[in-house]
Amino acid sequence: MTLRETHERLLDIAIAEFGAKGLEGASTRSIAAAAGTAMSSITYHYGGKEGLYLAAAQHIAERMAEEMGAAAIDAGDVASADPAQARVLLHRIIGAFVDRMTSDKSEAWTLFIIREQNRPTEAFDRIYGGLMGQMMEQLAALILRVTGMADEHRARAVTGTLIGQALVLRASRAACLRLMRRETMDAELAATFRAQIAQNTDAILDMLTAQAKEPA
Amino acid sequence: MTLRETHERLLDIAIAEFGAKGLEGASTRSIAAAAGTAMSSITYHYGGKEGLYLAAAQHIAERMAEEMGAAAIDAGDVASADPAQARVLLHRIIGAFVDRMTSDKSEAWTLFIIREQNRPTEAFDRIYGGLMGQMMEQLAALILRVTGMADEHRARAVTGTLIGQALVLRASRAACLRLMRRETMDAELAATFRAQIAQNTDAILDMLTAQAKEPA
DNA sequence: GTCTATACTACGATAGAC
DNA sequence: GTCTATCGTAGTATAGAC
Repeated sequence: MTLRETHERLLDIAIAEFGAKGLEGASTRSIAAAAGTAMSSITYHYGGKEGLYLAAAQHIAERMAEEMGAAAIDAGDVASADPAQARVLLHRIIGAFVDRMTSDKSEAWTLFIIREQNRPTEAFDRIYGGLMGQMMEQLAALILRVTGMADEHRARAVTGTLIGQALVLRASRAACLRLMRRETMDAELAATFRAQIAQNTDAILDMLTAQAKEPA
Repeated sequence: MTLRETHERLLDIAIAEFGAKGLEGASTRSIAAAAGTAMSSITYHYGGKEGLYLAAAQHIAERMAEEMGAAAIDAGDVASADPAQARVLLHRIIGAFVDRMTSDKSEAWTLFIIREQNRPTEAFDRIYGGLMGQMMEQLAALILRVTGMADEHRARAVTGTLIGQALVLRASRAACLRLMRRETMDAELAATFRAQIAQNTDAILDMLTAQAKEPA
């Protein structure tokens, strides 16, 4: 195993452990053991538990940029898109996010991030400062483009609610599964939710578009 | 302090601690200290750490029933409601849930529950088996009533997405606040989200109603 | 750079005083 | 029923061998 692979493994395990038990709850001993290295190497490379925690946050931000970068859009494209094009771009971002929330791989990341959302530390800055913040800003800009509405503050509120439709699939997964009378989030169920969220999104965008034209 | 008050305090603190650090991460010592009692009393009354954890889940279910019981609706009312009445009832449930998600008090509960959603234990059964499951079932039934649609499975999927719009305000609060360029979830911001979610909900219900009529 | 050995603190559980 | 005392285990950090 190369040095780089060891560090990747260490960070992946750290994300899972910190996500499940929090900064205080997780143990560097078990993280190191699971990664097949000595605990003291964490002290050496990351300066201790907190350093590893921040490195884990950084790792999430970087991997998020790699994996969802394809759905991210040039700022220039957003600014120059007509309403129909903007709607396509918006659906692409939302769709990619739904895929992430229904994927099994998202569990560790999401727990880590949700914990930081409720009690943000420096780690949240590293995550939000990456792709997450950019994508939310882009969504808000796209909503303005699609609907022709002028109220930017409201477009941002809508952005939050759109994201929530997908987030619930991860943050409240067990309740969603019971509601759907399923045991697991299989591909079929994920497709059901993805289609429904796309439909809901269009309904909301149409409503906002109609409202924006009304006073004119 | 009465015995009952001590136990209430102990459970409230336990919920916060378990929510923040998980079952393994939390410490009975600090929970007992914060509640002003000896650690061994947890062993005596709850049989140990796990017993306290389950009692905390039970406590959440009971308090949830007390606080949101006013928004819960008689099953008979749901079954006999016409579309307009059903829409009013649906907005009442969603509105109460938004209020809960924007409230500061919801933080401890929500963290506890979200953790259980990702790795459900017996504790999740106690919570979902209470008001949470009932309310989700009622929402699904109301959606069928409002829209006249026949596909129950789809109505359940819509239920999940509707809940997500509000859940995001708690599960992803820090990101929502940054997106809205605010520091705290004050009453004004909460009202903004509540109004927007109500509007989105109507847009989705209208879209589903139109679709249900289309093939006829 | 990575490991072992060790110092020190905190954990959960239990036994026994009151 | 509530407390103190104590046991065994596991935590982080550090020093030093290699």
